[in-house]
Amino acid sequence: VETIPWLDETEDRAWRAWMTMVERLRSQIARDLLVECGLSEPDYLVLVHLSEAEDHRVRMSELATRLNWSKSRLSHQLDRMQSRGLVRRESCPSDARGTFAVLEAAGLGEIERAAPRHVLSVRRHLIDVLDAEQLNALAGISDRVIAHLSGESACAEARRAAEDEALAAD
Amino acid sequence: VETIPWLDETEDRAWRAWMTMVERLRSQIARDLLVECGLSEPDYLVLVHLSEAEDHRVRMSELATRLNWSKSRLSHQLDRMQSRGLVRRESCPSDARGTFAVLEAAGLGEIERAAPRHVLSVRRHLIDVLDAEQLNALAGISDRVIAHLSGESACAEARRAAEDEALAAD
DNA sequence: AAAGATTGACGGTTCAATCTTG
DNA sequence: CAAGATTGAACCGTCAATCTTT
Repeated sequence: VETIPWLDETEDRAWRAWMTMVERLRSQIARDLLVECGLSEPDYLVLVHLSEAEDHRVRMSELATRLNWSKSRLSHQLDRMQSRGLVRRESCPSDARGTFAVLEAAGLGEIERAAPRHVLSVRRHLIDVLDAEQLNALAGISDRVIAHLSGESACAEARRAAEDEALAAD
Repeated sequence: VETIPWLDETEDRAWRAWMTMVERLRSQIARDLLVECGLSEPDYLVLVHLSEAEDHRVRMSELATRLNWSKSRLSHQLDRMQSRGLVRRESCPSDARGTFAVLEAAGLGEIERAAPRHVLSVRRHLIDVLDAEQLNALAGISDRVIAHLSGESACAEARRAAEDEALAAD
């Protein structure tokens, strides 16, 4: 009845600890940002990208790609930010289908005020908590997982088939 | 103008990689669970806790604590799961304020079907991607960050004050 | 007053459907 | 038909307010 590879004690411990860390760390940093700066994580990310862009403007499609977001998600997010005066939309002259997301002066002010506070939050809760070796290990682990996720879509079907067999045999 | 401790290259790299890893890994595992089993992450967590509990029932308050969720979040989640027949509520005889979350037969079936598939997903995207040393490092890093987050609420005010000074001096 | 729990409103995210332009 | 983008519905999570019982 053990055709399924359950997690052993070490694996389970690592998985649970990771889950807990992610949940607690993300919510803490998000709360800091919201309380201190009145910005959500998505708000912050959009503002960072626009503030670093040429002319403070990026095509919606391009911005969605850079953020690794769906077009729909970005469109909704921009609706909210536009209604608060942080960004605006402008049509693209060279392609009538296209739209630019453009940073407003208010948005620039917000991100300049928020950035140092956000860095402090990240430092306080994560960076300064780890030693140099752990920081390095974290980068290595993250890179490997990301690379695997990026590469595996190619052979996903074969893997699914193999797993279904394993499940059926149980 | 450098009173703010910006991230150096190594720190920035670790931070960005971690962010990307978390976003991609969580969404992938959540998508697997939803597509293969029709359960969201929160659904899964609630079902796991109830299926492991004595009599398949846990007090709302206790369950919220174990999941590290707000009472409100749990209440909303139970509304949704109850409407799908996965769980039910029962009042507590010994304390008229109390409510039990109780696993329904349908919920037990769902979690038994989902668990092995979910383990495979976690294994495929994370556990099997890392070597033993990395797995160990991940657990260590997570434990340290969690411990720091748990302990820091005590002295949060003092730290905030120091940071505000640093920001003001900039 | 404090503990247990719920509610409603709002912002955030996904999915499928849609619309327009290339 | 593809690509760029938006929309609406449904679900998720947080916050503040509320209600009841201890």
